[in-house]
Amino acid sequence: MPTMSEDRRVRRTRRALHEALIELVLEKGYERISVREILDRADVVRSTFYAHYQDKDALLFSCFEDMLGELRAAVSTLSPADTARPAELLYEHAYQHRTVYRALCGRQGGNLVTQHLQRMVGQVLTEHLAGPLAESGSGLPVDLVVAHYTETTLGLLGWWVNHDFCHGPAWLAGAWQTLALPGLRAVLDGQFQPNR
Amino acid sequence: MPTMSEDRRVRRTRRALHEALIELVLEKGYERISVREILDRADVVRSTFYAHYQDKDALLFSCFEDMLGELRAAVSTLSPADTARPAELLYEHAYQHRTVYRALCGRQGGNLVTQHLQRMVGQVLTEHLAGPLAESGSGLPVDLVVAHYTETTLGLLGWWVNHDFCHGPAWLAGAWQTLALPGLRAVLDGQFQPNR
DNA sequence: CTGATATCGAACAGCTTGTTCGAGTATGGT
DNA sequence: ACCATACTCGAACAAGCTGTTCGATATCAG
Repeated sequence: MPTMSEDRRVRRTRRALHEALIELVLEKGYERISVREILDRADVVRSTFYAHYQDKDALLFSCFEDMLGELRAAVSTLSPADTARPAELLYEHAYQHRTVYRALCGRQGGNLVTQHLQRMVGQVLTEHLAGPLAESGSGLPVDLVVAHYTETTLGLLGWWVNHDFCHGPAWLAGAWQTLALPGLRAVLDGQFQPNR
Repeated sequence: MPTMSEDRRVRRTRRALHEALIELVLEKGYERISVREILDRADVVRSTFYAHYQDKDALLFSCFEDMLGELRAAVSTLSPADTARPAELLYEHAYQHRTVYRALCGRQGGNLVTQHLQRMVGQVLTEHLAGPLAESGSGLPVDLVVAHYTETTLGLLGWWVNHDFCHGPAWLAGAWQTLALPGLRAVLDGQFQPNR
């Protein structure tokens, strides 16, 4: 009765589906994939698929939920003081899981992943930035700054992914510090003056 | 034989389809709309639709092609010197066409529009930035900087749209100058030093 | 070995997308 | 005012996809 160990078959099925999905995303883009194609490639039958996932989307999410947990844990242990560290962590994480990120965050990845990542990163960052931002007395709303931070960070990530991870994570972090950090510094120092 | 004036009927059809599409995007998001719904709402028949447009996507593009031309013309007359002006122009343009931008660039807008806008803005900006950037001697690739510029600018636009255009275009341009401009200044002054 | 459980395979209804074609009708040019 | 043109309509079509159901079959954990 206790500690039910997981059936080998379901693991096999999950693996096959995940791999098939990632392959197909790289080949033709997420939006243009049909469930039938995934099933054919993974050698899994319709009914089995719908016993596990509600959707094509559900499969996509489950596809990087594991990794996401990893990243989430790493970021949540950071001190709110270091503004640049979350971005660095993200880039290192992406570099370690290149294959998946290539499919999910690349040109072919579709809206869903971007939005998902953005929500998640945004959530974590809100805590980091809310305090310092309130003190700074800048007129900018917190969520605007957070949105800007995440979009900037994920934007550079997207470029990197689409250029096949040339240059290593440290280089990208350097670019981030040049392009993105100054703006954040400016707003955290309260240098914003509304024109109206 | 010369100067064939356009049939009223096709204009009526186009208008109806455009309006129906925008309404539906605002209600349920572009991805979840079916052609049938658009046709029902616009009181247009299947065969007529496919006589005009190849796709749901084609309709979407045609939906803001007119406005896009306007913007493109305005931006292309700018002097490459002023880094901040293109963003300002974009925000003013968006403010004038709030309804359409709300549908196209908002949460509900779908990938296509974002990518389209990004390509277009990116194309224009490449010319503006290529020269100054080459002189600056920064190690950063032009297309990375351009991508960053467009994503930043469109990102703020997205936030604005999703917050129902609170604050007027000048305010948003101010936020842009605080958040986005410093990074661009930094890279144009050659302050990037690759860590590896 | 045995009972529990996951997969298979096939069939199903309901919805899509694009295409075709002829018959009716509004339109613009003269 | 008229007529040829060009557009819309309506209906029907094939082909594809999604999500569900169910009994038979196989594989698994203990």
